[in-house]
Amino acid sequence: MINVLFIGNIQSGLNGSVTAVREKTVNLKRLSEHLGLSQTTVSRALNGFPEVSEKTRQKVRDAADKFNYHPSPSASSLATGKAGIIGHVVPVSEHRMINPHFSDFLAGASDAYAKAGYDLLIRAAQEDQEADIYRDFVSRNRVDGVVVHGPRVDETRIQLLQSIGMPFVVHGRAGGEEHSYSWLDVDNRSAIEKLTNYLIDQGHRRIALINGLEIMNFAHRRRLGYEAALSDHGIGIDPDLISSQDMNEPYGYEMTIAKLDMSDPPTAFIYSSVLSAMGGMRAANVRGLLPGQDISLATFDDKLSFLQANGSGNSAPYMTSVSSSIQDAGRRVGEMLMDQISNPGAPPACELWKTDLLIGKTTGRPPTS
Amino acid sequence: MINVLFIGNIQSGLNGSVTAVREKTVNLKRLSEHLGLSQTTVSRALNGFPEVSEKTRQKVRDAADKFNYHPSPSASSLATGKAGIIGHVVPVSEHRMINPHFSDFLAGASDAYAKAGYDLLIRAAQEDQEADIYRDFVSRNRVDGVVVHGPRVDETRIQLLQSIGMPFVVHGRAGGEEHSYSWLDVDNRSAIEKLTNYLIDQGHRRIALINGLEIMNFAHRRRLGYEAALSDHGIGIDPDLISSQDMNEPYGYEMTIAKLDMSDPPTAFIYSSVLSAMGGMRAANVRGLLPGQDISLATFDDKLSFLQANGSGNSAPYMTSVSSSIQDAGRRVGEMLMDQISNPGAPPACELWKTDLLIGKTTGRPPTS
DNA sequence: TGAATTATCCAAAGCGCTTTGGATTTGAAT
DNA sequence: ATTCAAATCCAAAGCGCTTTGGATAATTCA
Repeated sequence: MINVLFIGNIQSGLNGSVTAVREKTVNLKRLSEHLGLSQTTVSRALNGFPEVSEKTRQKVRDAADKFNYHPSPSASSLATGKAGIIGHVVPVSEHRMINPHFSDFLAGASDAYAKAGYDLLIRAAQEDQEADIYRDFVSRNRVDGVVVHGPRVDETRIQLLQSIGMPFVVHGRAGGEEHSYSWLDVDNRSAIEKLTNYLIDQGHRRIALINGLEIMNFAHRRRLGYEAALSDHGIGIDPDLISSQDMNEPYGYEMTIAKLDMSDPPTAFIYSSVLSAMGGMRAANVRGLLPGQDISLATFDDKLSFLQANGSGNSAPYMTSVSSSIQDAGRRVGEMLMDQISNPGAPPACELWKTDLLIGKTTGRPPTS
Repeated sequence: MINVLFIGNIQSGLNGSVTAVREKTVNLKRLSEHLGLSQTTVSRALNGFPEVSEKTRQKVRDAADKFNYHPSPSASSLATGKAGIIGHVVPVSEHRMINPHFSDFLAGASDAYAKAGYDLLIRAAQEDQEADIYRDFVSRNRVDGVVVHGPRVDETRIQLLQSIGMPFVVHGRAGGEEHSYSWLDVDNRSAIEKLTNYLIDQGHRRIALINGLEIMNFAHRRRLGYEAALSDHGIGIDPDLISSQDMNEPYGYEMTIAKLDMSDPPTAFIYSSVLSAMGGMRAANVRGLLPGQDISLATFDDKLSFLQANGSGNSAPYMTSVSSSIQDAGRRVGEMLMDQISNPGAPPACELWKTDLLIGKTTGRPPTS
């Protein structure tokens, strides 16, 4: 593999070691000169245009391979207006977005991007800068599209992106005009409703909901599902049984402990994430309560990969849960975005994913007091 | 905020909705025309060159703000050869690199990049493509530097990057020529040695090590620390007490169960990650063993953010551990890379971080049989 | 006051690619 | 043998920025 045609002097660094090799990397011009063809023809040969004969194309390809030629992204981006990059803007606020959910999503999405020849770009930003960043992205086309993470109940990014004409797919969705943009969401409402109904069927009447931040659309919908199930069974809603915060282990622990300390404690808990559910398990353990027997714990499960065994993917389904793989969601969102970019005229695509209810060992009938 | 000077026709999409607004975004040329200055002067004013008077500079800045002008990354990248991007190449192999450790690292690194005006780029790749990707990165300068993740015992990327002259910082380190490149590592060996010594001091003689994959350099070093502590106390090394695999919850669970089933089971367990340690806790729980009493569990703790409480950062130090924040490591690695890029002549920087030993509630003296 | 600086600003040449609008050659059709 | 269309290929014009090498105007110095 040769990737230089001419090698300049080797320069010595301060400490005497070789620090830089001035390489004249092979570019279109040099390659075409070497082939005795015009840049036009070489470019077209490489990009599969029909104007060039198969024989020439093959010769060009061989030479490109031999010299390990790859077109410069900045140059082709400048010429075509396409960046070959998908942007993810993540807030660096206290509400950490870069967490295990996010990384699993990325794992899926980056896979889809790689297949289509795109790179993934992450820009950390203060929350109030987000709009400017999107404007920046589009006006200088640093990226060809973006993924909107964690839509709020009161969401503004979607309108902005629509107005500046930046292709995007929302992971989740906002309220309102749901068919004016592309999104992929799990049916959060019915998922939690299903789970709540199951617990009610088991005989529970005091069910706690350890929810995510309810300014987030998904958490809001889960709350609605929870309330719907309770109402359907004529069970009143006790605000003291509900809490809403960033989902992590200590939060799950603290909330569970706090609710267990109530004078009329819940017999069952629903967690919005396995992260907080793990805290719940710890709390039960500390209190000497056996899940499934003394207390019922259920969770929304994003099938986070670090909880799955390697290879076979046989997870550890020991908790009762409604589940949907966030990694699969990431992959699909990535594909949808690729589609949208390569096919700008197409109408928005929307997917609502159902969840699987899985009965594990951590729920059961409430203890007969 | 205005970011167009001329607005073209509004075009209707297939479904009748507005799909694209043809915007003539304001570029250097237009901005300089508007100001009655040359592109040279405007560019220099914006980039802080001394050749332009303060008065002019201010006028230019005001206009740039007014029209929300940002230079095109591809154009300036083409002109300067700088991309303003840091690359992270992650393998998409069975050994998942995109996991909670990685995302915490990213959270720190992206912060450092953002402060310096850099973006973060992730490229998913087959393991055998990595070399080509680096070559591609450097020859087309898609990125200005890269972070090498998860160095192996038998590491090849470092040499490659050195030979092609791409700035990089290794998170971890390889064996051999340690002072020829920049790295940041925690002292894995002494960390696990410390932890093992503590358990031995508590009276344990059969200590299991649930390690990461030992083709990874960090896991190899941890193994060495474990063996050193045992040897120092005249304790033989039982290969059956050691296992080495990707770190996740089910793995920690399975290994713990398996070792507890031995005829001469260990009285203490050391986990290479809280991920597998959580599996260990579950296993103890399932077996009815109370950590700290019936069994001792200790872990290497990367201080993963989803295990930390929000705000105050008061984690849940219930497990005995040696710890070092991987997020801080990411931030520091990011800073080191920024330094290296802005100061190419500087000698390599190396940092070896010590870990904190934290005595939690999950260890104690071995049960007197 | 005239000469030598110094401070400001500019025209134009790239950076490496894509793409428009021809030019030339080839092959088939008459 | 001509004619015409198809197949091949190319020169040159951008894309939007930085930067070199001057030019011009404003200051300073003797």
